[in-house]
Amino acid sequence: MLIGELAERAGTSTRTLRYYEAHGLVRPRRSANGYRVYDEAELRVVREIRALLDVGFGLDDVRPFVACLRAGNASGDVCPDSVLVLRRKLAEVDDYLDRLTAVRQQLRTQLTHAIAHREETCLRRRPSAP
Amino acid sequence: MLIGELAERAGTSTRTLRYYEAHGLVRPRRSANGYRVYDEAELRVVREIRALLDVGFGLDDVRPFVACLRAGNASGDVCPDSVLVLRRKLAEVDDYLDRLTAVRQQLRTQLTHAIAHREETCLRRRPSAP
DNA sequence: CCTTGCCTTGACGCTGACGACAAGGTTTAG
DNA sequence: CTAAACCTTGTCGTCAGCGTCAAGGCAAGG
Repeated sequence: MLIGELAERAGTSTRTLRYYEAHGLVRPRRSANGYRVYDEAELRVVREIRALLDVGFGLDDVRPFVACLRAGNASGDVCPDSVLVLRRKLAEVDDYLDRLTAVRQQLRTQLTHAIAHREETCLRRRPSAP
Repeated sequence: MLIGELAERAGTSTRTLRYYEAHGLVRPRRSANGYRVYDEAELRVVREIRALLDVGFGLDDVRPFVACLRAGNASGDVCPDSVLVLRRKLAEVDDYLDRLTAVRQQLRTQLTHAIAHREETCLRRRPSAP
C-alpha cells in the first residue's frame, strides 16, 4: 500500500502521514524507487493515532500506544506506559473540567449582572408605577 | 503614567501593552518626546482585558467590553454587544464541557478496559484457584 | 512523445498572545 | 562625561499539527 491509499483509508492526508513519520510514529518500508510502502498493521497504527489526537492527546502522548500496538497487542492501551498516560490525561481532563465549570459559573454571573443592570436602566427610564 | 508603571500596576509587561495598542484596545496619548502616556482609566481597561483573556476570551471578543468601559459605564459587560459575546462564550463553554465530559467518559472506559486486561493476563499466569 | 497521476524532499504559512532581542533616543544622577 | 534606567520601533521566535505550494522523479496509457 502506498501513501496515497493509506491516507485515503485512514481518512487523513499524505502530508499528515509524512509528519507522523518525521516524528517517529509510523515506519514504512521503501520500494526500489523510494516510495513509502505500508502494510495493514500501519493502518491500525494510524487509526489509533487519529483517535487519540481527536480526544486531545499530543503526539508525544500517543507514542506508548503505538509501541504497544507494535508489540503485538490487540489494542494500544493495555501496556503499562499507555495506562500511565491514560491516568495522567484523565487527571488533566478532570482539572480542565473544574476550571471550565468555574468559568461557566462566572459567565453566568456576569450575564445575570448585565441583564439586571439593563432592567434597572429600563425601569428608571420608563417607570412602571410612577 | 508611562508604560512601565502601567505594566507594573496591571501586572503585565510593556510588550503586552504595546501589543494591545497595536490591536486597537488601548489608546495612550504621547508626550513631547514620543513616550506613551496613560491615565487611570486605561488601567481599568487593561485589567478588564486581562480578566477576560484569563477566562478564555480572544482579543476580538474583548473589544466590546473595552468600548463599553470607554462609553462611561462602570463595568464593561452591561452593553448589548458585551452581552452578545457573553452569551456566545457561555454557549461555547457549554459545548466544550459536553465534549470534555464525553472524552472523560471514554478515558475512564479505556482505563477500565486496560486494567481488566491486565487482571486477566495476571490470572492466566498465576491462577488463583487451579 | 506527451500527458496524467502517482510519488519524493524541502520550505514557508497559519493561529494567538505575547517573549526576547537589536539598535537607538531621552533624561537624570553622579 | 558617562552610566543607569527609562523609552522608542522593528523583527524574529514560540507551540502543534498540519496546509500549501515548489520543483522534480517515476510509471503507464494513448
